Amino acid sequence: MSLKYAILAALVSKPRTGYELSSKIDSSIGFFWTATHQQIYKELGELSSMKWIRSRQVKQKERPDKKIYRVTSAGQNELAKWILEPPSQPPAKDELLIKIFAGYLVPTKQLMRIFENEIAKHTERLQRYLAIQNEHFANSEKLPDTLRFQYFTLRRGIHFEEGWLKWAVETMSALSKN
Amino acid sequence: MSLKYAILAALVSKPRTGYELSSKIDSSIGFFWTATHQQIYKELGELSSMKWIRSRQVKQKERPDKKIYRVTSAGQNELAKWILEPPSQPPAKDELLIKIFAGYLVPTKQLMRIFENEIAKHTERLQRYLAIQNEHFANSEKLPDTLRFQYFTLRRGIHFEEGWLKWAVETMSALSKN
DNA sequence: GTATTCATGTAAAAAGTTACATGATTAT
DNA sequence: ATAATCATGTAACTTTTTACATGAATAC
Repeated sequence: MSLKYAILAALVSKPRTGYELSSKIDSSIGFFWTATHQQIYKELGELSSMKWIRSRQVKQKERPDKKIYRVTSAGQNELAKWILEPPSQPPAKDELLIKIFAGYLVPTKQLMRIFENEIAKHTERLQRYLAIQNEHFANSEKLPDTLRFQYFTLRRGIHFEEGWLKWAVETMSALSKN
Repeated sequence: MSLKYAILAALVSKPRTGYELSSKIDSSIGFFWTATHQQIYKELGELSSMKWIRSRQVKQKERPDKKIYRVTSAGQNELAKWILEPPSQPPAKDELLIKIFAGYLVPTKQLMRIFENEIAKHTERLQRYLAIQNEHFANSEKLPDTLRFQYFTLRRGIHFEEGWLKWAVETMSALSKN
């Protein structure tokens, strides 16, 4: 249900194609909602028939035609209404924690190996977020509104990764003490 | 797919009924995987027919009969094997971040109100985790193995909530400056 | 020449949520 | 009296994932 609103939120600041929404799932909206391209095209179809978004076909000579979607005023109203409804808490889904919870069933060394792998991934992600911060939000005072609010979500990502890594270091050190 | 393993991980340390798994979803496994009781009963049925778990019917006079499930050695092997496979990263699903991302569409005061509500929830959750830490993990040195690994996951929860709250305070202060 | 990027979809299967269903006991 | 707890399920629906499908252009 929220995917609709995630798409609206992404489109309201900048009209895009389904392809752009799917591929930039790693940067903007992808940080708080993930979806495959199949799901996105489907939702775009539904949002269109609800008249919450509208598309403009763009012919290209060297590339397949594309449809650029933008939010209608009805769609923007619906989004604003939804924003003020109390958010439902995100469902906890964390494979790694299941693995750690029952981690006494496997040799500690091997468990530490998968842990090290995760640390590498999270470190990389944190670096990526910090790079975005430096590039686009160097002077975080007086940004245009859309960027100001995007920055808050980026900060969430940075806090999350820093907290994750702190926990990982703590846990690794406990694991290494046999 | 992971629900199967979450259930195995919960049952391996202590045999339980479906009802207990569903209701204690708030404490042990519920921290890293949530599911409704319908889903849990369904998975218990599948795990049984796969012979990864086995149940013992217990007749009660004052209560409905119950089935206590425990993990078979085949199930334990499968769980151990799965633990050592590289974990897939958790899908990002965070309604609140969508709302903040497009938060410039609504009056800041009203956005801050839902934010305050979330802060209250997270504060409460952190208190709960800290209480568990004090009650059950006061001397975190030399714990039995099952508890030692459970403690790591609790620590994750504590780190998460602390990081979340730090971010929330930062964001609220930015929002209040106009 | 092989892989990746651009560009959009359909179809089937799996996972998860919501609604419906029952029924006794205990706490307020 | 009413709500909550114990105890287990079926059925329908929605959401998400995986597989299948096409086709040109560009980068390595």
